[in-house]
Order: sequence, then C-alpha cells, then structure tokens
Amino acid sequence: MRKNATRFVILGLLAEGPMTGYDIKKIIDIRFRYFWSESYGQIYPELKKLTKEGLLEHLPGEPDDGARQKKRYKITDEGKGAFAGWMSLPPEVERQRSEFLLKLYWAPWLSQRKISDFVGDFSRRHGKDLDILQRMESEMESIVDDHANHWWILRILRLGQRVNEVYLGWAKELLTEMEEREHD
Amino acid sequence: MRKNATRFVILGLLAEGPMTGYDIKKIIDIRFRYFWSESYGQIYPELKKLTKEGLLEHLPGEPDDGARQKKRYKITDEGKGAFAGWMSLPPEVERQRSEFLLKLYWAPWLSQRKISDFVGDFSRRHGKDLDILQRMESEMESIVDDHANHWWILRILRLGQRVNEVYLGWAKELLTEMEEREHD
DNA sequence: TTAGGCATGTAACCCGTTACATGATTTG
DNA sequence: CAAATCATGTAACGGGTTACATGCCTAA
Repeated sequence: MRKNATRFVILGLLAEGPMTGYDIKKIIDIRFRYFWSESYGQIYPELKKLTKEGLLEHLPGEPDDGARQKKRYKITDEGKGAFAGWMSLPPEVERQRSEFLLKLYWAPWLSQRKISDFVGDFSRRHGKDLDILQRMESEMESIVDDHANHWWILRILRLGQRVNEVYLGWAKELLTEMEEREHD
Repeated sequence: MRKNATRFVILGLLAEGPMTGYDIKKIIDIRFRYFWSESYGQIYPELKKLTKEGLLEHLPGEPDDGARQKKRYKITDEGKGAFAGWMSLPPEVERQRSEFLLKLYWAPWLSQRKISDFVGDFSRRHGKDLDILQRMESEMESIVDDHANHWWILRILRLGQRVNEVYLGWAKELLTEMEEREHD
C-alpha cells in the first residue's frame, strides 16, 4: 500500500534506452526538476533491487560486480510490464508543504524587513525557474516532432511557466501592498 | 541538520492558545490544507517530546497520564522562544513531486481515454480546491481586522486561488488540444 | 442503540536525505 | 599534476504514513 514511485521513474527512463544510475539522476535533475527529484541513496539501491527482481538487467560486457566502473542497465520485458501497470493507475496526490507560506501565516511574529527578505527570495527563486522553463520551451519547440512525448513535455513546461508567473506577480504585488501598508 | 518543521507548526498553533492534539490536526487539515499536512502519528509523539523538553506543558486540571481524556497543551516561554527562532530562519524549500505530471511525461504509454481521465480528475480536484479557497476568502474578508495575521491569510488564500485557476485553465486547454489532435 | 465523530496513542515500516567512502577519467 | 567531474555505493538516521487499538460522547 506504499507508493515507491522511485522504481517506476527508473523503469520509465530505462524504457527510453539503457543508461547508468548517474545518467538517471542527471536526467531527473534537469528534465524533471519542476516536478520530481531523487537522490543517489534512492537510485542505486533501487537499481540493485530491480535487477534482483528481474525487471532490469546489466548490459552484457559490463562488470556485474567487483570493479567500480560504469554500469549500464537495460529494462526487461517484465520491467516494461510493471511500468505499464503503474502508468495505468490514477496518479497519487502527493502531500505538499510550503514552509514559506507557513511562515507568512505567522508573519506578525517577524519584522517587516525579514518578511520582505523571504518574499524577495521566493520571487528570485521563481524568476530563475521561469527563465529555465522558457529556455527549455524554446529548445523543445524546435524538436517537438522528434519524439511522441515532446508534445506532452511542452504542455508540462507551459504549466510550469504559468505557475511561476503567478508566483512572481503575486510576490511583486505583495511587496507593494506591504509598503503601502507600512506608511499608511 | 534536519528539518522537523512539525514541532514548530505545533508550537505556532499553541502560541495562539492552548488546545489538544486533535484540535491541532483539525486546524491543519482545514486552514493549512493548501500548503501543509500532518498525521496523528506525528503530532501525538511530538507533543510528548515537546512537553518533556519543557517547550509545552499540560494545562492544570487535565490528566497527565492514565485515563484517555482530552489533554490540552499550553506553550511555555521557552517554547515561544524556540518558535521565534525557527520563524527567523529562511524557509526551507521542500521537494515537490507530482505523479500526475510524471505520468503526462510518459503519456504516449497510455490511451487517449486514460490520459483525459487523469486530466479530468486533476481538473475536478483543483476546481474543488478553488471553490473552498473562494469560500475561505469571503469569510476572511469579513474578519480581516480581527487578528494581525488575517491580512496575511488573505494573501495566502489569493495565491492559492490564482494557482488553482492556472491549473484549471491549463487542463481545459489541454483537453481541447487533445481533441483537436485526435481528429486532425 | 448504533453510527459517527471526538480523542489519544503506538508499532511497523517505508521513504528519503545526508554524510561518508572510494576511485576513474577528463581537462586546464 | 591538480581540480573538476564522472561514477558507484553504503550506513545512519530521521521523517512520515498507515494500520491498529482503545474507548468516550452525542445525536438520530
């Protein structure tokens, strides 16, 4: 009754082609950065487990133990089946937590200065996110017909953009309202 | 080097007045529902620990062990200090995960029908969220001057509204685009 | 009287990060 | 040759959910 989405993210990426644990982490950090994350401490043990269960296999010619070298994994048919099974399940709604909004809720405990610092940090962070998403969109637009899922990736990127635009607009407004309020 | 925001949420709520673990959970589920969550399995043990550390105390006249009855906790001065200390720290950025977007990324594995079901669920969920946020906003607008933090709560609610509006608009557009694409 | 909400609590278990350890390869 | 990056892996630890156990009180 647990999620363990990690294993399915790994299977999904390996379904696009064989790669190493390091590659998987890199792709998640870049392509998925707005809606997913994993750590090595999750990825490597999970690769091992998936291999033992027969959902993955080492590529032949690669060391399967001993020497510390690149280890490329390939998904098996069983692995593809497991992935397809997970895909067809309704997506779990993850709990969301925002320490930023929590602290805004108790803003009267803080100085005006401190609050506007927090809001400023929030704003800058989402400004950067927006920049990255816009760059990713341009790239993706030029190769939208290359793969079946590029059309979908574009839609995901655009959602990310709109959300970040909302964050930015809201933060800017809030800073203005705070100033107006201070010398009323 | 760990977060443990749970204990500070508890301290923050108890700083508004004494209450039970049950009350704390209810408030988080209702007022914080768009940006925070806790389970009883976190709250009760944490209340115990905080009491042992002297940041909380049982209200006199309440059973401090034995009979299973209402147990109201009150924050101590030390507890207030700990809370203020946490408040002044820059908010941690929590990792965010969306299984929904992950599955959209691999949408070509699914039938058109399945995808639009997922998008439809997403849309309905955020439609409900938007309704609730709008109702909370009306309530809050009528009592905005009652407490120092009501002004802030209003801003938080409005951010939630805008984000949910973006989700809804995006989902509607996506469903339209999917239909256009199907009979091209 | 019974269903539902109030109310507290624990144990098992998994999730996930962090810190640490190790070493190869590439590039300035 | 040194630094950065590639690359794999484990152990410890805390975070957090879920399932379970218990029992009171109140309204239909």
